[in-house]
Amino acid sequence: MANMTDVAKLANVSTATVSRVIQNPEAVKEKTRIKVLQAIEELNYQPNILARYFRRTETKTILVVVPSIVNNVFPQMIAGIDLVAGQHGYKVLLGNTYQDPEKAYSYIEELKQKQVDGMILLTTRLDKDVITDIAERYPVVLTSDFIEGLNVPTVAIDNISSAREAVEHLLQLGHSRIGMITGPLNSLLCRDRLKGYRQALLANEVAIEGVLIQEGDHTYESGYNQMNKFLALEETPTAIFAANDSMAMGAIKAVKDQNMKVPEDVAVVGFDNIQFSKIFEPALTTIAQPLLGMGKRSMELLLKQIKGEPLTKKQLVLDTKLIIRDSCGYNKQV
Amino acid sequence: MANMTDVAKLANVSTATVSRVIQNPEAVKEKTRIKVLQAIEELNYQPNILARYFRRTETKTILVVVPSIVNNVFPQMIAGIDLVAGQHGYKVLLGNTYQDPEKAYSYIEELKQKQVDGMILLTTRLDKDVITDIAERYPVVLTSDFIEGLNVPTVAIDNISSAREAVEHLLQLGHSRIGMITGPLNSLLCRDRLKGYRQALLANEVAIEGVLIQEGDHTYESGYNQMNKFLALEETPTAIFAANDSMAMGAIKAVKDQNMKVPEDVAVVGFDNIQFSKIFEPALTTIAQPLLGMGKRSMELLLKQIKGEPLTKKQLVLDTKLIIRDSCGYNKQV
DNA sequence: CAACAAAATGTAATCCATTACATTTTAGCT
DNA sequence: AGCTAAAATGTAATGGATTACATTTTGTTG
Repeated sequence: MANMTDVAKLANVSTATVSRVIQNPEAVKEKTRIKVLQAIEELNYQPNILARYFRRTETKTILVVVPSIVNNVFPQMIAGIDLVAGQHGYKVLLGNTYQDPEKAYSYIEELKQKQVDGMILLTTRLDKDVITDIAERYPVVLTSDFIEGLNVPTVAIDNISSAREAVEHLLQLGHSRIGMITGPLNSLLCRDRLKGYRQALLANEVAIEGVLIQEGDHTYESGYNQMNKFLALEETPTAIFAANDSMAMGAIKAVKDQNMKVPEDVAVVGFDNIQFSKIFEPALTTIAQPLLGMGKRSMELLLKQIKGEPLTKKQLVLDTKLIIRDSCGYNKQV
Repeated sequence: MANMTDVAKLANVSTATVSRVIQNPEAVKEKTRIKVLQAIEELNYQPNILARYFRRTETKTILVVVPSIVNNVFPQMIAGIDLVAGQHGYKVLLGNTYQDPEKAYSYIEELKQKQVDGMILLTTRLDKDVITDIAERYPVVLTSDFIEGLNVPTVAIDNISSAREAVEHLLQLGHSRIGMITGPLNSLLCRDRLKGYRQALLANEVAIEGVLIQEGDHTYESGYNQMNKFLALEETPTAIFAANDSMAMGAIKAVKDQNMKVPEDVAVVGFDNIQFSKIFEPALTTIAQPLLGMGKRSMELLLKQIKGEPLTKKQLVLDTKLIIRDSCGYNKQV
């Protein structure tokens, strides 16, 4: 394989000129440029990218750390990231953590070792101090999952107000006994959705009952199980807010299995607007996150950091949207 | 940042020895090794991975080329790839093509430029000759999508016999008027599934009618639309084989919208066993592909090539499994 | 045409780990 | 002790693009 020196010799110029033709063609006189280009053509020369990376200490690669790629929301965010990354000549390295913090830390090493130019965290089971430290020294963006009181560049939605909107929708439909199936409460994101639920009830002077709050783990099965707990209550809730769509579907399934109907007997609102939520029957009323957009914004924020541009806004909060379908009976009431 | 020379000086050895301590510790006397390790510790030395990559012309990175990451099957395959890759110290670069062959070709460049050590293609809208050529010169694995008569390392399922099994299941349940909704027929994979459908009918002496074969595009909507065509026929089919689960769901929806029932009025079998196929109502009878396993095998096959080991088996065909659920009435008939 | 600024090009150091080959040390044995 | 083979370590070249700085060429203007 020909190298730059070979090209330089053939074109009768210095390697510096060859390099310039490649990196910054305007800096070279047209006559010379053509000469060099011909030599490149003739030798079928391709720059050694690895040498360039080494010399530049830059890899044009960013790392996306994600708990699991087999998931309904992450692939869409990754698609958004990839889209913007590609437009700017960056490649995307996949960092699956399999929920293991150790794994996540190992990815941070890659960042420290400059194997990647930046990192987007789509999750955070990481120590607060570690993240703060890393984010100060390297380009990092936190997406979706917030960490309280952290001054790290972040792209997220307002989980509190989104959840509040979902619950208020149920309240407006006349429900007052509303159960919630939360996600794992060790995550701030899930606590926020719970907080939104509480705020909605408080604002409407509806009492909050502990028995109407059950913690799930984001799976369909947990939705099913928690719903069964609700249905076993003496006074069952007439509406449910599930912290994600999978649990909402599980909950609906539980209702159906009791020969009851959704939305007639129990109304259900989900969260995420996963692809299947509109196919599911009844089609799910849910909160849509701008997943693709979050991915895009994250990458844009990361690029700014990589380029050393000042960040005017470190924390980006994107709008969500309540998608009204059939699972809470809105269409029938109107 | 300290480099290897600094460590060598501090430990009073040569850089060669430091390098050996890192790469091949057994080759260094214990006393020396400890000395070097202490120096590394003291200087907080981290090897410059980029320099290593450059020197070794190897990046410990592989590329997965995929038409879209927002999809029901690819993420699982990628997870399998990632799993094995991680176990062997390899990283996974994501190559989303957005269905654009141009994009795919650009990823091949990365392989040629040695930016990655190998490539797994989860799709192939690529020229046959190009793939053959590339596969001869670099480590490449084709997964899922076959190309006819190609001697490239491949991991796949037997789409023909799997489809045949699905259709035979319907035949055994007493159906003889069976429609098929295919995927895009410019893909061999989809033609194979159609071929399996034909074989099953022929083997059971059921006439093949052109009007009972409709081409969809893998989407839920196309399943819905093609099913409506079937339902508009004078003699409607009593069973449908859809080439993937999304179309199967769309087809079922169309049946329901006509106030008919699945499986009572029309039985439906899908293909893929996506996550939602068991949540969907009726739960989908479908062919399960070992997606994770295919990913794993692909990576293993790629690793062998990277290591230069001889490939005893170039073409791997993994078993599929018919998952019987509720959409074709098997459970009721028995 | 001289003089000078600007544009173009060249020189050579640099990034840093790896490794073929050379040299030294160690260990085992007579 | 002396010898040899094996083990351990060292020397120095290598990979190839980039770029600060130096030098040459070109173009402009009085």
